[in-house]
Amino acid sequence: MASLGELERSVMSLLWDSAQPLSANEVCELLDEDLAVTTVLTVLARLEKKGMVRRERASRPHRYAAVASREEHTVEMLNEVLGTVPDREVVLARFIGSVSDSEAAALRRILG
Amino acid sequence: MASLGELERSVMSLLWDSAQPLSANEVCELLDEDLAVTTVLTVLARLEKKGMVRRERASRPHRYAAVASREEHTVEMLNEVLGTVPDREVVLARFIGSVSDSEAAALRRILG
DNA sequence: TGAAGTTTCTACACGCCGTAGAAGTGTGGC
DNA sequence: GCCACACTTCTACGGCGTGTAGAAACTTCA
Repeated sequence: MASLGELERSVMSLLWDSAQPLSANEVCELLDEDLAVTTVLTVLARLEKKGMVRRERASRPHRYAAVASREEHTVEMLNEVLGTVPDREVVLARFIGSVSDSEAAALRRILG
Repeated sequence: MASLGELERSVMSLLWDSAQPLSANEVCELLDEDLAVTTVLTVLARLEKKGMVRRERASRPHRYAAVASREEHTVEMLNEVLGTVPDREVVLARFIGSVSDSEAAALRRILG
């Protein structure tokens, strides 16, 4: 459900990296891709509709912020992928088997 | 890159569950959705083009099989998701924190 | 060789995404 | 209060992916 296009992803990335909510203009400049501001506004509106972005309508210009952190969102994506299979554990087992040694060590540490 | 539509996913699911390669007709019947066989053939051709399905052209009717197992494919998807983020570990940490106790136990067991 | 089964080719509709102009609306300065 | 300017909304278009399938071509077996 929360699959993003290329530009949408770029915009989310900026919002995730920003400590503050951003205006459409700021996003536009940060993108550094010579896009019309209306393009950015359209994308932001679509992201809002998808529930990924919250818009502060009080201030003018409106300011936009990510609803969930990058990590939260990514974990959601992982769970979405895992939701497509009948048995999560068997996939996780194989995934664990595919990660690097250092990552495996990190996972052991996290799991306590 | 390997994102699938609804019908494509259903077809893959059948191929994954089948011990044998299947013909378009067999897939069609197993789908139980009253689709034209040409529809199924189109989908199978697209899946082949995406590299998800191997077609045995020798036999007639052609037979189709999944290239990767469901688990392999899903792990690929997981890695794709993790590839969208600057730091995999931080996401994995959060993911681990979100799984059930029994799943965490299973992960510990797998990690040895 | 013809009928039945199979595959290929072509096509259409629909929804998503990148893209942005035109038109509408709010705001600060005069 | 009014105007220019900044900002937002509305509308739209083209391309691509996907579900869908008919028409035509091809294969095989009787």
